[in-house]
Amino acid sequence: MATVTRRIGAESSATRAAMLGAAEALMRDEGYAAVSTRKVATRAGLKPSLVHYYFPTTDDLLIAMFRRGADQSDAMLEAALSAPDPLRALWDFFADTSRTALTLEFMALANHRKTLRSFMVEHSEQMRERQVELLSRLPALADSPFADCPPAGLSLLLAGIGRALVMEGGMGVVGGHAEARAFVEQWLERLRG
Amino acid sequence: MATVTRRIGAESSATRAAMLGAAEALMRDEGYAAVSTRKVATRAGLKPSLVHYYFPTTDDLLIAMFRRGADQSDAMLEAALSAPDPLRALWDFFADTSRTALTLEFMALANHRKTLRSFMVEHSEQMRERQVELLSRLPALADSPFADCPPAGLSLLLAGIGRALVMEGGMGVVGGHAEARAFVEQWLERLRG
Amino acid sequence: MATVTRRIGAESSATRAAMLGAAEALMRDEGYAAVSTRKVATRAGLKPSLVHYYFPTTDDLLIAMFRRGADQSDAMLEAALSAPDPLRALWDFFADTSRTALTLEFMALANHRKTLRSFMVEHSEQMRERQVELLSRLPALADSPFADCPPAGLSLLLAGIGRALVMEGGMGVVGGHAEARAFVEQWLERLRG
Amino acid sequence: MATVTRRIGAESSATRAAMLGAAEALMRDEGYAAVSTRKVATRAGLKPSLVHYYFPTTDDLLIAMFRRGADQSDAMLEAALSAPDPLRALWDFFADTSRTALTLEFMALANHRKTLRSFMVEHSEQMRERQVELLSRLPALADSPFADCPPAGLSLLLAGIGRALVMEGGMGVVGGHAEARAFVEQWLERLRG
DNA sequence: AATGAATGAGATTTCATTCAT
DNA sequence: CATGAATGAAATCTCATTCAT
Repeated sequence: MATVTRRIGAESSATRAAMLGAAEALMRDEGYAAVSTRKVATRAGLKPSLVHYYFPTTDDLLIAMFRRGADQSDAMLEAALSAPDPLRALWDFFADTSRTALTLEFMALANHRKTLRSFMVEHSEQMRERQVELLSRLPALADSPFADCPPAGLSLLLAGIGRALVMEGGMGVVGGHAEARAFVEQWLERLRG
Repeated sequence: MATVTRRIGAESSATRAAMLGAAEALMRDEGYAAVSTRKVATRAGLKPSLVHYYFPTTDDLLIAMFRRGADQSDAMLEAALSAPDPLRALWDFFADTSRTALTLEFMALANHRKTLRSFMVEHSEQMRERQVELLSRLPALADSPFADCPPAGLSLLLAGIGRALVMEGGMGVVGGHAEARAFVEQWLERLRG
Repeated sequence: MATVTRRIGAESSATRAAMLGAAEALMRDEGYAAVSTRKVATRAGLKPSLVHYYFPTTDDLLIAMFRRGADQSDAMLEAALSAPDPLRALWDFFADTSRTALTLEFMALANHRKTLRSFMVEHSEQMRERQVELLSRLPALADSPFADCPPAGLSLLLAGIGRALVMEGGMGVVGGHAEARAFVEQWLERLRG
Repeated sequence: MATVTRRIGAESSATRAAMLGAAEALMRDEGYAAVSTRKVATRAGLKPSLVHYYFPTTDDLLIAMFRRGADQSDAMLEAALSAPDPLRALWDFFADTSRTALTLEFMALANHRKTLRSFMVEHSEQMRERQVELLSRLPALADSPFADCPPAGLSLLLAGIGRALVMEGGMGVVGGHAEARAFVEQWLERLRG
C-alpha cells in the first residue's frame, strides 16, 4: 500500500470522486449525451480544465464511471450470494431503480463507444456467471416450472423482466407493471428456501 | 380528425422520407446524439437548411421519426393479432432485432425530451392494451403456470425478455441466451393452440 | 457564368476574400501556426463561426490560401514570359520578398499537412516547367558558363538563390547578400538578349 | 567565460538530452507547432512537469534545441575546413538532408520568436564567416566564372542551392534536381584543388 | 418550396505556466 | 530533483436556429 505508484487522479482523490459523482448524476438526470466536460465541472463546482486533467478524454471519464458502477453492482451481487433468501436478493438487485437507469444509458452509449462496449460485455458475462452460481444453489427450483430452464437462462429472464419494470417505470408507463411484479413476487415466495 | 392542420412538408414528400430515413440510419449507427441537422442533411444528400424547413426544431424531427417507427410497430402488432399462432407472432415481434436498437436510443432520449417522452408513454400503453387483447384470447394459458399472471403482466414479461435478448445480443453478450430462448420456445410450443 | 452553381463561400464573396487576406497577413507576420479561426476572424473583423462556415476545416482554409497565392505566382510568371527581358523578370519573381516569405511558411507547413503538400508539389512542378519554357528561349545562355546546365537545373539554381536572399534577408542576416546579389545582377546584364 | 552561471539541469544530464532528442524528433515529424511541454514529455517517457523544470519556458527549450543543432553544424563545418577537398566537403554540408528539415522549421519559427531569431542570425553570420575562410583558400576559383564573386557571396549561393535541393526533395519535387546537382558536381570537379 | 449567410453557444481537447510539496 | 494539482486561455469543430431572399 505504501509503495503504490501515484498516478494522475488516484482512485482515492476526493476531487476525482466528486467528478464521477457529478457525471453519474448528469447521466441519470439528462442522459448520456449530457456528460460533457463543462457540465460535469459545473455540477461538481470545479473548473472544466480540471476534469480534463483527471480524465484526458471523454472515454476515460465514461470508463471510470462504468467501472465505479460495476464495482457497486459486484458488491451488491456478492451480498446477494450470501443473503438469507438469495433469489429475492437477486431480484431486488435487478429491480433496483438507481443502478438500472444508468445501465440503460450505458447500453445506449455502447453503440458507439467501442472501448466502453468491450468493458461492458466482459462485465455482463462475469455477472451472469456469478448469478448462475447463485441460482444453481437453489434446490426449490427443481420442483418449479422453471426446472426446464438452466440457471444462465433464468438469469437472463430475471434481468430482462427487472430492466423492463425499471425502464418503463422510469418513463411513466404503468400498464401491466403491478401484475408482473405480483407474479414475480408470488414465485419468489413459493421458491423461498 | 377532419381538422388536421396542414403542416409544412407534407407527409407524402419524398424529400421528407429521405430525411427521416437518413436520421434513422444515423441514430442506429451512431446513437441519438448524432441526429443533427447537418448530419441528417449530409447523409440524405440535401442542404442543412432544407432539414430545418421540413422540421423547424430538432424535436419535430425526432417526433416524426418516432411516429414512423411506431406506425411500423403497430402494423406488426395488428398482423400478430390475426396470425394463426398469435402468441408466437407476438414473441417474434418482441424478439425482432430491426427495431430494438432504435427503441433503446429513443428510451435513452426520452430522459431529456419531454414531448417525445409523452408520445412514447402513450404509445407504449396503447401497445400493451392491444397485447392484452391478444393474450386474453388464448385459452391454453389457463392450464399453464402463467395462469396466475394477468395478460397485462404477461405482456410486460415477454417484452422484457425479448428486449433483453435483442439488446444484449446486439452488444455481443451471449451467456444464457440460448437457454432463455429455448425455454421460451418450449412454452410457445406447449401453449400453441 | 449565369448558371454557375453557388457553393458555400463562392470565390466572389467579399467576406471570403477578407478572410483569406487576414489569414495571409497573419501567416506573414506571425508564422503558419498563427493561422487560427479566432485570429483570422479577429483580424478580419468577423466572428470565428463565420470562418468555419466558409472553411469547414483548417485544411480547407490553408488550401484556399495556397491556391490564391499560387494564382498570383502564376500570373507573375506569365507576365515574365512575355517581358522584354524575361531572365530579369524571372529573377525579380524569385527575389520578390512578399511572396517568398509565405512560400517558406507553406513549405514548413507541408511537413505535416498531406493534402496541402500534394497541392504544393504539383504546383511547383508546373512552375518549373513554365520556367523551362522561359529559359529555353534565351539564346545568350549558350555562350555562358551555364550552357552546361539544362534549363530545369537553372530554374532550380535561381529559385534557391532567390529564396536564400529573401529568407535570410527577412531574418536579418546580411553577410554575403550584397556580393551574391551583385554577382547575379552582373550575369543578368551579360545575358540580356 | 570563467563566470558561467550554473543553470538548472546541467548540460550533461541524460534526462535533458532525452528531452532535447524528443523535441527534435517532434519538430522533424510534426512541425514546430508540435513542440509542446506535454508532447515532449510523452515522447521522452517523462512527466510534463519535469520538462518545465529543465526548461522553464518554451523559449528556453527551443533555444537549447537550436544550440544543440548549431553545435553539430559547427563541428561539420570545422571538419570541412580541414578536409582534403574543402569545397566538396562544404557542398556536402549544404546538401545534407539530416539537418535541413529542422533548419526550415527554425526559420519559420524565427518569425515570431524574437530571442530565437537573434541566436539564429548570430549563428548564421558566424557560419558564413567561417565559410569565407574556407573559400578564400581556394586558388582554383580565380580561373572560374565565379572569380567575380567574393567568397561571402559564393557561400550564400551554395547554401541557397543546397537548401533548395534538400527542401524541395524532401517534399517530393523532382523537376530540375538531377540537372542542378550534376551542374554543381561538374564545377566541384573542375575546381578541385 | 428552397437556400445561402450569419451567429452565439458549447463540446472536446491541448497548452503554458504556476504553485506547493 | 522531481512531481501532482490546478487553472486560464485558446484552438478546432459542431450545433441549432434565425433571417432574408
